[in-house]
Amino acid sequence: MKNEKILNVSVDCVVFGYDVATKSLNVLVIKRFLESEKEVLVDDYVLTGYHVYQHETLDDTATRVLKELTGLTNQYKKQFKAFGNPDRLTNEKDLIWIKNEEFNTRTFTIAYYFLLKTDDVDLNKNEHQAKWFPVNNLPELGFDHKKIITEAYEDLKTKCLSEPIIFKLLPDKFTINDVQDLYESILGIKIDNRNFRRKLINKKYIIALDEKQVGVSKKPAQLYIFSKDVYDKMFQKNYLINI
Amino acid sequence: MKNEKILNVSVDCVVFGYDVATKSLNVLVIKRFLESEKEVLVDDYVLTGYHVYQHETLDDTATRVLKELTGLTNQYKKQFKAFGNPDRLTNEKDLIWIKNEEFNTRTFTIAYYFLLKTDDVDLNKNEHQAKWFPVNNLPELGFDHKKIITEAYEDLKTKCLSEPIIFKLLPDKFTINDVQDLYESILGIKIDNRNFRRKLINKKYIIALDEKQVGVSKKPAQLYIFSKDVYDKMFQKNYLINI
DNA sequence: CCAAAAGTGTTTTGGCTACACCCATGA
DNA sequence: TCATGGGTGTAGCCAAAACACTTTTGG
Repeated sequence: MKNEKILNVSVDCVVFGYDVATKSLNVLVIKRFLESEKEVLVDDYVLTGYHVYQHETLDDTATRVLKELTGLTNQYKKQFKAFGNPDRLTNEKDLIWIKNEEFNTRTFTIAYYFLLKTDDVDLNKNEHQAKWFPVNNLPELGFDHKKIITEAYEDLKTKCLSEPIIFKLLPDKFTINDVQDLYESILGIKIDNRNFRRKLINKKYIIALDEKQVGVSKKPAQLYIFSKDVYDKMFQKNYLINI
Repeated sequence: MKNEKILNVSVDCVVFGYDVATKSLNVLVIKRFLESEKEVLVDDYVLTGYHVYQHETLDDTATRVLKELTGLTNQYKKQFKAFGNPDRLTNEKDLIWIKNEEFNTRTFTIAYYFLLKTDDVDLNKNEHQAKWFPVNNLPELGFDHKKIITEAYEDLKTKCLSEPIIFKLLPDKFTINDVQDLYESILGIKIDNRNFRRKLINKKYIIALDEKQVGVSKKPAQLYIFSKDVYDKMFQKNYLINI
């Protein structure tokens, strides 16, 4: 009774991970596979999600789903939109799939996205056949999950311009070029290295360490950390009207 | 069957209206009143909202709710957040109220806000005892509706800085000072009139009419319109990283 | 010594800020 | 003619943009 599922309300999670080595912003999805005796009925990918339990907050559902998928807790998360149109689970494969699951075709989903490091997730421990795909090269996705990912990505693009959430995708110690590469990946733009570098180094909350990269085959770069404390202290809303 | 309600999912609408005369950003709420033979049990205000119908999109639910309340259609609307924590309808008055209504205490609500002109709404035609309150001086509100309004307002404050949604709150023909007053109301700040005026007048999509205010008791001001066409044509995303 | 990526300065430009007085109008 | 709100100009400052070469390192 305590863990009774609410059958028509779920939380779906768009898990963004950044791979510093390949400079790729990825999304974590799981396999959806079903076959009959004669043929493969469903073979694609979906976001992870789960029904909300009767006595659980929406945030807690999202946290639970992420933990179940990756083992991770305390990652950055944001509820960004609810999806609940009557036709959202009604293409052919979705209907076949739903027959085998206990949920309503009219299911509402509250969508969250998470930001973390691709490397923090050990896919081998996972039962879901989870897999990373570059956000710009997604596989065939079930339900309306392509749309959900697209909207999450749009929100991320906007939000990373005005809040320092980008550092959630990077290791604690990073180089200035790591940050630039990540912005370029997310936004799909080229940034001038000299201007970007100057801009970042001048921020008091981007702190140079007494440390350089190790194990790189070329000139090792200066490492920096982001200080949330300093950021929070000096943060003040600016009301620049930019219409 | 067609119009079967989904009992645990609703849409709530935060209706923002701006009153040019009083320079007040208002929220439209309806009376919630219940009495027993001996006493008043519930006497406060709530947002308008309604269950989602089985065959209806979320956007359509919001549109329907607004129309039912104000008679208006085609107003700017935005889905901004879902609320569904288990305790959101569980204070004493809410429980009394719910007994008389057919909905679940674990109800999820997808919250929208609308932007329109206070003057466009004729409250006399309304059966709900609807009333405008300044967003900074709200009455006692039932359920978690205070929180919903606060979050809608925060979203509006952010969004009006980067998109020309402010004009949805103004009459088609407005003065520069109207726009300034509105920004000052929404953001709670003072703006330099000369700088603001110059900035607006230089925008190609703020078009001066061959027309001035009439019926004002002082020097009549120049009227302008906002051209969405021009705005859309010249709009280009700028990727200014401002962290 | 070579390949590769790290790191560095200057100039121009445009937008934001600060600031105080005159003007046009209707009553 | 007066009270009220409408409307106007300039100078300083700062942040962004444009732009190409030198340095450091490991192999």
